[in-house]
Amino acid sequence: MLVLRLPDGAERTVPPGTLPRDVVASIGPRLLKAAVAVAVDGEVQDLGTPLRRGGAFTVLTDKDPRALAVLRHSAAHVLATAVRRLRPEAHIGFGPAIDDGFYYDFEVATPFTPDDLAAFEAEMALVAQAAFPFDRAEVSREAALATFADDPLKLERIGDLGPDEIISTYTDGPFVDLCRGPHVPDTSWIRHVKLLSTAGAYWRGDERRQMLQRIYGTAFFRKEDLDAHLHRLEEARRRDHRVVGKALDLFVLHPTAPGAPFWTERGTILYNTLVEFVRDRQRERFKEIKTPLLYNKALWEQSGHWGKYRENMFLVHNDETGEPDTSLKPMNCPSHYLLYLTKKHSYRELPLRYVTFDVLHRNEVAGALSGLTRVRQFAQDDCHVFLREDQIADEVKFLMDFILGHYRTFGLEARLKFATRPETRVGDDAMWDRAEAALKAALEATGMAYELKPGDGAFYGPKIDFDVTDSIGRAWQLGTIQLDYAAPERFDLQYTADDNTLKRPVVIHRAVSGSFERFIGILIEHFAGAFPLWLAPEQVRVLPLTDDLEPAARAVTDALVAAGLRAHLEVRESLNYRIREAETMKVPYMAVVGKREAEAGTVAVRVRGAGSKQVVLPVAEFVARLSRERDTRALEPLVRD
RNA sequence: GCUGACGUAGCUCAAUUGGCAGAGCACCUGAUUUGUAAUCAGGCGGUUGCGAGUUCGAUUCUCGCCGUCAGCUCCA
Repeated sequence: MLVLRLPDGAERTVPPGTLPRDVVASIGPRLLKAAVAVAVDGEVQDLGTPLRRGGAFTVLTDKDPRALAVLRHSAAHVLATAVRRLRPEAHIGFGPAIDDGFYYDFEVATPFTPDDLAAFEAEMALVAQAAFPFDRAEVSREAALATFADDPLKLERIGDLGPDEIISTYTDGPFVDLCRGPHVPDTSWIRHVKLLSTAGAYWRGDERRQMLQRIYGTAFFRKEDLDAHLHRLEEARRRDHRVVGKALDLFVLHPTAPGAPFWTERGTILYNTLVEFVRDRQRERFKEIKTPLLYNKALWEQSGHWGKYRENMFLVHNDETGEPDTSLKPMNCPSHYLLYLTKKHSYRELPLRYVTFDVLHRNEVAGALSGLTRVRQFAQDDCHVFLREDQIADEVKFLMDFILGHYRTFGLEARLKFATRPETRVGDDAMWDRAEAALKAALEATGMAYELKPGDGAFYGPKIDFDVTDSIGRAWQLGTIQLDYAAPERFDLQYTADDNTLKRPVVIHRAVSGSFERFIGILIEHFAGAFPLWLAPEQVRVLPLTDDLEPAARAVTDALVAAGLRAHLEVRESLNYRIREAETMKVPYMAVVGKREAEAGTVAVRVRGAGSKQVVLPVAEFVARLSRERDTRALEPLVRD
């Protein structure tokens, strides 16, 4: 007999093979109606799968996030049901639930069109209306092979299943799928669905295999949730840095230099402001250096890039031999090692932190390029620390504080991931034990939660990655702290220890913003283009009411500029026109100078996004407040009514 | 790289079945002197991404190239 413990502490004893549906019904008919699936000791199964074991028994209703995944998986089946009705010749691949919805892969002779999607969506509504139950069946391998005799992809999957695995199928109306489940009780649950896009996807993600047609969609229990999700997608499009970057005249991509942004004068101010911010923070305990962009292949052979990373490097061919013998640098590390090697180092210098803002080039495949987030030319706020092994814990703590402080400045929340030793790696276990312990100690000293990623470390050492979540909840990997035991060996890096022997340092690779290009892309979306004052390319637009007030307005502009603020005078067109333009360009402040202000030595300040509420301030007060707002890198305006 | 969609004025978009390529904004000129999100009028602006082909005729149909966008196992 199986013992099921209900959340209220009650227990039910049932024979093995009992259907969860019957247990739920015995608790209450209303609950049965609301039940999507159940969880036994945390394992989700559907209402129609016989119970095999007892344990904590939870009924999942539409409020449980695990139920949403079940719904979406079922929605994928409903999609396949619809596709099979309209395109019977389509072979079915996989159709899982994913983070924001689901997809299903089909093998078809001709790709789907947007019109097809609309037709599939309409057909899905009919399938939902029919309320086909999802019938689970556990079948023999032979039966499964017979059922899917016409679906080669499914046959391949069956072939991969181990001899002891249960093979199950789910049937909804006319459609049978090889599937582990679980599913919602019937197709009538799938009412709030949207098919979003279609694209090619390699069978099992393998570019050597055939390309299938994937349909992405999303599904929710309630219409409001679907609408809210679609609204979020809309919002993300509105904030898209490629759209905003063009509207605010920050950067341009030209077809003749794919993956290499042109920065306009406004974008360059933004870019340089960020670089200066990092440079300021690194003035004290770091050493900024500049190294060449172009290197003989001997360096890349020594670093291992020539063998492992060559496809991603921009190679320069020798005129005489026609062979590549030089490359633009894709990373800074080797050049930092070269500089380190140009003289002897004492243990007293360590930790020695080289930082660089040099330009890097990586030949990303054409299909991977995207706006500022995936480029071929970029600069990192890159740092390589040379240190003694016993300094690792303190150093990692120091670097973590540095990185987290950077994100805090922008109001970005970071999530930490700790990646430990992978299968293939250099160094012995004792070394990895020490390195992982040091990273872990530093992590725990922060008191922040972190996610453990076992086996995800680099081959040369464990690492901490910093994922930043932007204002609409998307995660981006930016910063990293990576221990490296391999490079010092490969480059024979040494320092003289206090006992006058030569010892090998450890290297730490550190990045904070990732690349400035991508970081700016993220900031554009994070702030939706409305940058805080210190970052805004144009900080104040001064608007005289009429032409005769231009001298007075010019004096205000001069006062702002004298305080180092980026202020511009704008005299053309009507006041309304100029205000609209400044709002559209997301200029943080507008300073209107009318007759009253000119006589009183004040300005009428309009704050970006605050509408017509204005604050009248003496010019000196306005300058002082803005200077403070800039110097403190405030995220919110200091001028308010 | 692969699959699909797309590429028209600086920007956002139109253009019946293949028949003289348009609009708004921006820009320029003039008038207007304005109190918080577009004053009015006129003007400039295009070898329709590039190159071939089919056709009397191509933005439209075909092919190649370049670029952009979406996606390319969060495992039946």
